[in-house]
Amino acid sequence: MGARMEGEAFDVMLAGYVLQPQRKSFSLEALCQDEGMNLRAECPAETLYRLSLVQQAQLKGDGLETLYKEIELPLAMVLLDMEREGFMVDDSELKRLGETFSARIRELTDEITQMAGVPININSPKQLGELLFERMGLPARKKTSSGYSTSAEVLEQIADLHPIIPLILEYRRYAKLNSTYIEALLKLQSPDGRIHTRFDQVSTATGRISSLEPNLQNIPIRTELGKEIRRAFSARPGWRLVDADYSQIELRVLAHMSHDQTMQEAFRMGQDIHQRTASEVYGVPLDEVTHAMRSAAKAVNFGIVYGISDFGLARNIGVSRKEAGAFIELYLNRYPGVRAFMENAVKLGQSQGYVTTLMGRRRYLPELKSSNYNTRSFGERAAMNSPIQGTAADIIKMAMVQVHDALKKNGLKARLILQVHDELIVECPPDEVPAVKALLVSLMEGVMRLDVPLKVDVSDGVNWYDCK
DNA sequence: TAGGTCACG
DNA sequence: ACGTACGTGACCTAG
Repeated sequence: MGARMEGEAFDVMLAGYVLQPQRKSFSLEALCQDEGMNLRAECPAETLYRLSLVQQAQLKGDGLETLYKEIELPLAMVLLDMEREGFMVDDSELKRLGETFSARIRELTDEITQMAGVPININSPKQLGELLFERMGLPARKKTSSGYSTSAEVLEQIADLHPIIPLILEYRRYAKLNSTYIEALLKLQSPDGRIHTRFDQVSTATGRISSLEPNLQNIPIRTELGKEIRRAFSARPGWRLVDADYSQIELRVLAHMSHDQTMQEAFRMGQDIHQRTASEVYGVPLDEVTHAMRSAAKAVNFGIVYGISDFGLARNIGVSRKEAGAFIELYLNRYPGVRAFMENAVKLGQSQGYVTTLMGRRRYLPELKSSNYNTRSFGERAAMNSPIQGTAADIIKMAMVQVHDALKKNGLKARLILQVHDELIVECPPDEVPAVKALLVSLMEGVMRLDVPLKVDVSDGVNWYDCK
């Protein structure tokens, strides 16, 4: 036995993730297999120790020691504390909402059944497709591998053709909310009245964390109806929630990494980035940007972060592929640094086999070498998106470690309870709210010095809905 | 278990 | 001519 305790933690799963974030399994067996280590020949402790030595050398060789040691390892303890804290859920509020949702679902089921003429399972895309596109003869706009698509996108296109369509769309909205956010959350509430999600630190290719059982990173907010769910996520009696979110973090990261002078100027001047983009692309002064122009520019900004394609943008904003392509071209001419960044990301991905974030986090992209157009295109978009999404993840992870530490050191009762990619939620006594807000803003904004300022918006309330 | 669908950033 | 916007997790049905 050569293993010795040195009083220092080493986590082979986290090291494995930093070395190869896209791998499917982080079991000891899988990690060892990659290193050509023989599991059966040694006892588990010695296996771990030998694996850790190999990984330490690789971390050093790949310049990933800081990412592993200063970010991922300390973050694990922060996430553990957050899981243990949990988020208080008002089950009577959930049940009240559930009653109104269920009542509406029953009404819609009756109306839809009546119009259909026969009872069908509305939850079955197969049955729904047969009803709409065969028996009722409505036009099928899209196919899936198994039949007709009945997605909301498709149904919205034919909503005017038959009164059953809007009812199905409404049914889907209520059914989703009820099954995923009322019934499932009630089942997962612990005896302490709180929901304890689990954070998965090794599940994404980009460096983000994920949340599961339940996923608290996808609680509805985009529609008024869905947003009601957030009223049930509350602070404990007498306490408050403080919510801090990074404003436009991915575009700020892009402005920094691309060195684009125009985009940087927009952020330094505190401008509305979508308005500025519209002004650039349409060639009009800022104050002459219309709502429609800003809206289109916003879609292009999103598209850029996702790894733009004329096809994707066209589909998203409903213009022709040609028009979308012209729009993108105009955008890249106005933001030449962004064009160079995107081209360089793909080139680097091809030559190195991976792309990196500001902290050196890697994403390997074997797809870039594929002879299949779709696979290769996917690799190109990922090459453009991963450095941006991953750097934003690096930034909030560092902020989380600092916030967790600062709350403890300042003797506050405040506790970090949730992270939603660009947002942190803290629960605290009311008298701590001002201090907690100041601490969150200063640590989150100051965690990394970029060529553009990082901006954080904070709010507080007795529940998540009121934090706006 | 896979596919379709839909919730979030 | 081709055809996908990036990253996740959960619920439901069907085989």
